Amino acid sequence: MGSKQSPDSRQSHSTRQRQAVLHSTRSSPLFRSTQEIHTELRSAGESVGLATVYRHLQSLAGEGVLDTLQTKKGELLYRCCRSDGHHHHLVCEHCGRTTEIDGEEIEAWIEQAAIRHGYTNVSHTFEMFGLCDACRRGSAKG
Amino acid sequence: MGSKQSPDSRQSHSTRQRQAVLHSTRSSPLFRSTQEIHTELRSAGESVGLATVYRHLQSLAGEGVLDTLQTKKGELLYRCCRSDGHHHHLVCEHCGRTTEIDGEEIEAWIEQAAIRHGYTNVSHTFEMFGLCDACRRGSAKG
DNA sequence: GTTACTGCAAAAACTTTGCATTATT
DNA sequence: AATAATGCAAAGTTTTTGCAGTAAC
Repeated sequence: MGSKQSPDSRQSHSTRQRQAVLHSTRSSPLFRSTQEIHTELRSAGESVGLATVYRHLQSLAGEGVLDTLQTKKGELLYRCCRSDGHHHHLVCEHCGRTTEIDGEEIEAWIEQAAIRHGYTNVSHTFEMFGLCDACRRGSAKG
Repeated sequence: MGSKQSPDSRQSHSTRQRQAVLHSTRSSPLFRSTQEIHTELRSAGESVGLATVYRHLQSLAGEGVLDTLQTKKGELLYRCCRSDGHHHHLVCEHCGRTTEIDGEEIEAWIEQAAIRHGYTNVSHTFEMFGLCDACRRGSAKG
């Protein structure tokens, strides 16, 4: 179970653009959209095409080099992977800071629930959003 | 905690179009996209504009009348609510059938995890995808 | 009669694709 | 030199918006 086929990762040459994209994701602890990363690269003086950024982010995510996160509105965001195993994110909606959460308990729960309902080959999406401690203190609430 | 402000739900008049949209979501056990629902309505002879379907689905979801589900690729799907409380979905990727899962355990786990990391006002996204029993039997696997 | 909804079509936002050019191995 | 990546711009998708007309209360 769970044998991952090698994703179709073209884009394996080590080009300046690929390095730039990778470096950009490593330079920020936040998950960011393709467009944001592209803008950042341009601002930093890197000349990279938007399509190229799209291609590399997809490729890198497919290879497991980057983590992806889907916002509630459906945007796909990218960030460098911090850990190997399967994990989830606790994202501060105010500052964007992310805490990785080991999902063992949840995985077990999911497995149970799936079996109980006769499902197999189960995958899932799971993200948590909230207000981190620092932001709670900083931003007074009405 | 968790006091929901009333969403800005305009579209409160009971019009033929609103009824049609609502009826359509009730006529199918599956989560469907706005475009799919619009197409279905048109096929059924209902004259409804696409923008109107978008507006009503958003409105109804905001009011809690419809459930939403986000696919892995970011599409937002709608279906009539089956239960009041907070719950999650186990979606068959083959036939689209959905099983609602009470999320009490998971809610508790999330609460714990959030507190442990100093987060407050936590919300989450969580969906499970798999192959249901019927489809597993039906579709032979390589 | 007033207010809100509808539909169209235009616009907006985002992502993918074709192809000639350029860089990498 | 051969092969793959790049960049641009065009095309493809999906969702939102403006506004005149229409329906609901």
